[in-house]
Amino acid sequence: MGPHAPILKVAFDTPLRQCFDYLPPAGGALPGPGMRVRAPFGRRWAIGVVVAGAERSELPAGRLKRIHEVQDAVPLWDPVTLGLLLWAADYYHHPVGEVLFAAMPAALRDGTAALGARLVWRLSAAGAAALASSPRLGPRQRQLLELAGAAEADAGAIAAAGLGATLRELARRGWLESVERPPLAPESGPGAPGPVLTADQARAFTAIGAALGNYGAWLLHGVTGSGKTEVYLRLIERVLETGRSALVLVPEIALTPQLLARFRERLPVPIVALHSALGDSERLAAWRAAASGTAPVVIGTRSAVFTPLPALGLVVVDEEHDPSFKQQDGFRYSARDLAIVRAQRQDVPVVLGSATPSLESLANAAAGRYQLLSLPERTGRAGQPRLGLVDLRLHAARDGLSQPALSAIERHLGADGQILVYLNRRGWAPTLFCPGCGWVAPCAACDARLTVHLRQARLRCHHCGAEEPMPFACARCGAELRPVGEGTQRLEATLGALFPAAPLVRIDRDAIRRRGDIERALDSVASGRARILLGTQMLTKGHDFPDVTLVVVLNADQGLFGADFRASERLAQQIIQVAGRAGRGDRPGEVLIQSAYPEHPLLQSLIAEGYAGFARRALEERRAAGWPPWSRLALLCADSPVRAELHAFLCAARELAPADAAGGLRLLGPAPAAMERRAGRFRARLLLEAQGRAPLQRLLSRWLPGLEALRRPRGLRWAVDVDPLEVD
DNA sequence: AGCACGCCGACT
DNA sequence: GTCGGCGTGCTC
Repeated sequence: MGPHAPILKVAFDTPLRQCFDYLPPAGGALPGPGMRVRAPFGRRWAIGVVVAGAERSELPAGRLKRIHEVQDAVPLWDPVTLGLLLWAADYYHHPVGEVLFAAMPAALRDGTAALGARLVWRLSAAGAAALASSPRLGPRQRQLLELAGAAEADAGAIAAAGLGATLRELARRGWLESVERPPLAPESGPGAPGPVLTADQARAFTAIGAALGNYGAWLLHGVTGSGKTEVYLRLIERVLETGRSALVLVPEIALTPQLLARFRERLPVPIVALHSALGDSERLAAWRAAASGTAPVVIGTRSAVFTPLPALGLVVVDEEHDPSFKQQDGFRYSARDLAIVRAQRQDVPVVLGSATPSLESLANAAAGRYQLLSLPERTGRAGQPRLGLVDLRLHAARDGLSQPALSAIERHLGADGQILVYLNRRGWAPTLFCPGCGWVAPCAACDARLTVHLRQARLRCHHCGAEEPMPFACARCGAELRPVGEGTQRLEATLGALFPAAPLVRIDRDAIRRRGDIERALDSVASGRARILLGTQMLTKGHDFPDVTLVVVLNADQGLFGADFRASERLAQQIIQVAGRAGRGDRPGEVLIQSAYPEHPLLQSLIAEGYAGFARRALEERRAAGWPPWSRLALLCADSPVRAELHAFLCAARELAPADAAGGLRLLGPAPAAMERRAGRFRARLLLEAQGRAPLQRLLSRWLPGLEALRRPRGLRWAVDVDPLEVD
């Protein structure tokens, strides 16, 4: 931007795919790109972000308004990160204002936050009186009042103690008052030395370490337990020594206190963790620490890819195959893909790590775009777990468990091993069924069945969250209703009855609801109190269970015949990930996969050739079918309460698409989504397929302005999903 | 998204 | 007589 640019392009938090031209503020310095400004916008005042300056505007001078004030002395993002955000808005065809506002801490969106400050709460006079006169106080209210009375209580600490709701109530009553204090510097760890690297770890570390300072993408394919984290830690140490910072992205559930503790112990610098459980003020403090360089290591989930970091020297994406890196609504970006773009723009290396790399990344490695590094051995004494299939046609399952599985559980319990049972289905049973007339309890708002939660005597829809009391007799014929199929709750009861001497811990979204639950559960496993662990995918993400010697995978068949082209990749990743939990200590592990289709090629290749073999076959299948990574996709997703309007809209959208056969462009649909109705809305999509990025991008750029202008029936919403994870 | 303008039904 | 339903149009 020129120093005297008379026009500033400003983005606002609206779904409009454009910037707005403004005159600079009357006095003071010209705001630069990435700074927030307050300006008149329509009939209101709004906070915007300066995106660029310009010499002139297309608009007549009379229509230009003037920026009223500048909110920031320095830009919110460093130039590379701001450039990444603008690139992402363009690539994902999402309104730039929404992108920028989604990428800043919520506390900065209204423009009022005092940037350097930290909010603390203390007892007010009214609060002290209330505490002394002791009216009817709940235990939490008393706890918080005493906490704030003893010393100023940090807003983050209050939230961490699970007292956030109590705080809001007491603040409302005026018993607690807030004060601003300067931010605390995040604590530094001691910088403990790490273990001696294995030969493979050393090779990976040396290769990437020698290339620090320039862009390069590395795919670190390391089996579970091979010590990928140690490689990351060594590289980060090296980067820190050169005065640069590191950004580590992890899947949503993997950012556990254990992982954080390990980073904090090893790295002698302040580390900031960014995850969904942070409150607004905690997040702001973390952001400031990262942006100011106070904390040169940021470890966070998806949205952390937009954290400003001065002198970024390394980007790591752990478990790069994990679907949680793709945001599924609103601004539908892939944090993994943006991490690569960020590393390119910053000219630093990016390391993608996984025991089960995505097929895209494997294809990129095969094409020479990424360099492949393998860690094929586990660091401990345990070898690879032995995978075995149980044919459910030969061995009838009782309550989901076949006889061979039961025998194996008994055997391993007898040998003092721990057991992990994996069932990717919450609740007691997925169906409530009437044996009299065949009725099945449906969700009123979705094309789905209600799941039985027997303990609570409720029926719940896992798609829209609807809940109702569980009926015991059929409303149509009066017969007694029966829960059919297995969920983790029922399996918990079954295993408890079959192995009464083996304490059991269940890990799923219903059992793990509050802060601290997961730590308690993992601790009971680590200490050996729990003998059987039972759970959903939550189990497969990043936790180590060194004493688990047997893993049983129930219901693997769900993913075998999935509608989506990525279903088999997902299933293979889940099986290998959960299998990787077995035998990480000294003892080798055994994995039993129950299936009614043991001859299925996916299962056969996984067992015979491991993940790499499966991946080779799966990539060949994708090539034959023309799916990614051999083509590029985008979806136009729409939903509406009225099915006919939805269809009409998508047909009109299709008509509007510029005819362009170049680049192998194809437009498919409209087609209803696999679950056509969800939460009371009908869902359908158009699928765009192309041979490469460029033609797809060209088409979207020419198409979307027309779509914007299209008349949109009330209640109909649409969105573009570039590089969708699911197309069903 | 907000926010205002504008034109038709059941109520203080 | 008006409060309020949501259709439509605009935001530099």
